Parts: sequence; structure tokens; C-alpha cells
Amino acid sequence: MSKAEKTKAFIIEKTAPIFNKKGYAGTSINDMTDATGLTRGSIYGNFENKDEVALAAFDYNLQKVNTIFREELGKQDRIKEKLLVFVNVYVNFLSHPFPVGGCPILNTATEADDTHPELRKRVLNSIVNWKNTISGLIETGIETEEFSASVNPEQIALTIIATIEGAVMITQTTGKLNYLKLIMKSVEKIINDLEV
Amino acid sequence: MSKAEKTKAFIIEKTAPIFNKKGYAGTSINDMTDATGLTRGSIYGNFENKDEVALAAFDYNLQKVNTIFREELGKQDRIKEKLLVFVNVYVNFLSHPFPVGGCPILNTATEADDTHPELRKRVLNSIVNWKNTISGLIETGIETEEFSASVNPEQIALTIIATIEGAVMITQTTGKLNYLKLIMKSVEKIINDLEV
DNA sequence: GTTAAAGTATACCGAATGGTATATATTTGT
DNA sequence: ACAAATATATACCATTCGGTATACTTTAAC
Repeated sequence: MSKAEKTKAFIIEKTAPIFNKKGYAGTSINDMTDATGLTRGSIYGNFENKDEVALAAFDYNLQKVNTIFREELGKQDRIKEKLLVFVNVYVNFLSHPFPVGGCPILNTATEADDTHPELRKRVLNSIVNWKNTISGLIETGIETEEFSASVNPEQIALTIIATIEGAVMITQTTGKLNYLKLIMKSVEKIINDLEV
Repeated sequence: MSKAEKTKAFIIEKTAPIFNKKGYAGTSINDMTDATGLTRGSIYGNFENKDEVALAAFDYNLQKVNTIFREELGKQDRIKEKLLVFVNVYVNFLSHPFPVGGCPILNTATEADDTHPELRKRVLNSIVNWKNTISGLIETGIETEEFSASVNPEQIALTIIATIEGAVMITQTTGKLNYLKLIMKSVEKIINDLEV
């Protein structure tokens, strides 16, 4: 890992929380130099422009979430327990290395959909991946006859994602962790109802 | 309605879609003069600062949604049908005078939670009001024994809101109206499950 | 119709924005 | 250890930002 690669990683690591909190339009180059202690020249020596940093920061934040999911999914054997991982990670987000500022998908989606096509594409991709992961698990569950064959995997996957993201939004705005727990109980019920 | 009041209303009407699409930080005074055809002086003659326009624009967008809800709720008699109004309005948002740029609660929540306290307070208030409306309906349903007494009104209310808002986010990012319909079917199921 | 008040337009302010040219310092391969 | 390549810092650019002082125009009361 060369010096430049280290610096690049350092810049991403330090600016990712800012982009996640203040958004793309709300984060300035000065915010970046303040957070890193580096100068404009150093940042522009390692990145083409602000866009490139923003995209890298999103990838970094997203990877952080995906790593948590992957690790927790690996700990479970039963399909139903694997599905509950998505609930538990968000309920216990404080005890995981979760990105500062909350879920990067939610934070980026609403800003990017009307203003930043490249960022929007990245968010779109992450949602589709997430959807496919969950519906894949459900399909496996149907094949092993753990789950009822009458369920629509895509519908359940989308509903779980929507409810989780909505719950994060509500919790972030109200500051009430109890709301998060209440909503997650409903998601748990959805998962329990899959069983034959 | 004085000339100034008309102009004020005109500015709000013309800038509200922009704030809803581009967000608070992403909307500039120039955006406002472009959209209205007015000059900086005229805008600052009617509003203290950009903040005041942003807050008024949010109120305007929110009121638009609330008016739709109020009207549609008035058309229904049965509690269950009233609850389904929230589903149907979002599924058929194209046939209602819905704010340009999508749900103002969702759009504003993610930007304001870390950056704009006053706007955050407004979003918080609208979520709490919405929650109280839904849980109030459910409580009435329990009293009239239409719904099972074992349901937690607050939990269901929060879950419905979270799922709807998450669905809007997913639909806005993916552009797939079918995703919205699929998720809303799940919300419909939640409402149907309330019945004894 | 005149006049005071209210509303709108013009021209500008300092500060912050994203970005760059260039000089200096530091790595890196030899 | 030296030279070439790479990385970082400085100083600056034009543009845009939110906001304001002031002049001009329109409205409304009498």
C-alpha cells in the first residue's frame, strides 16, 4: 500500500461520516480539509474532484454495513435466523461498527434521486442487491419447506427493506429508540409468518 | 388578500417543488428567482431569509398531503377503509395533487436531522401527528370491536408509516411503480390482520 | 389626484464555493 | 545516496453563495 493509497483511504475514512451526515450538497471541500487536516492540494492530488470523494465515501459507508451483515449472516445456520439478522443489526446498531450518521442508503437515496445520477445509480444497486439477498434466502426457505410456498419472495424482501429504512428515518427524526424496537417487532412478525 | 400576501403565496407555490426536490442546502436564491421570475429584492422583501422560505415551503408541501388525506378520509365510513386511505393515496399518488418531488416528510427528514433543527422539528411534528391519527383510528376500531383488542395501536401506526415511507424511497430510487404496489399489498395485509 | 406606504428592482457586499497552477517536500527505485 | 517520480502545500482563480442598502415603482387611503 503506497503512501498515496494510504492517504486516499485516510481521506475516505475521515470524510465518509460527513457526507453521510450533511449530504453531498452540504459537504464542502473545507469540511474535508478540516476533517483530515490535509490541504486542498493534497485532496485534489488524490481525487479528481468532489464527486469522486463522495462516491468513494458512499462505497465506504455501504461496505461497512455490508460487512456487518455478512459477518452476522455467517453466524447463523437456519434461514429464519438469517432473515432476523437484518432486524437485529438495525435494532442493535449501536453495538456494531455502523456508519456515523445512519444508514447510507436512506441518507443518500432522498438527496440523490433528483440531483446526482451517479450516486443514485449506486444507491439503486445497493437496494437491488439487498433485495436479492433477502428474496434468495426466502426462496431457499421455500425449497427446504421451512417457508410456505404461497409467499412472494420479492414482495417480502421489499417490504422488509422498506420497513427497516422507514424505521431508521422515524428513529433518526424522533430520537426515540423505542419506536425502532416497536417497528422491528412488526418485521419480526412478518418473518415469523413465513413459516408453514 | 393584499398584493404582498399574493406574492408571498406565489413565491411559496413556485419554490416548494424545488425545495422538495433539491433539498434545503441544494436550493439557492437564484433557483428561487428563476422559478418565480422575481428578483432577490422582491423575495427578501417578503421573507426574512432563505430559512423562512424553506419552512413555508415545507408547510405548503405538507399541507398538500394532509389535505388529500383529510378529503379521502372523509369519503370513508368504516374504520378499516379509513386506514386503507393511507395505502391508496400513496399507491395512486399520480391521480392526487401530490407535491412535486415526492413525500416532503421523507425528503426533509434525512437532510434536516443532522443539519437544520427548525426543519427537523417540523418533520418530527408531522410524523407524530400522522402516528396519532392512525393509532387513534385503530383505538376506535378496538372500542367498536372491529379490531382485536390485542393489537398495539402505536406499533401498528409506526409500522404503517415506516413501510409507506420506505416504499416511497425505494420507488423513487428504482423508478419501479410495481415495487410500490407490492409493498403496499403488505401494508394492506397488516391492516386486514387487525380484524377480529 | 395627491401622497404616504408598501412592494419590487438594481447593484452591490463580503464570504464561501469548487477547482487549479505551481512551488515545495517527501517517497521510492536504483 | 541520488535522481526521478510522486505527494503535499500555498496562493490564487472565477463563480456562486446568502444577504443588504437604496432607488424606483406600484398600490391604496384620503
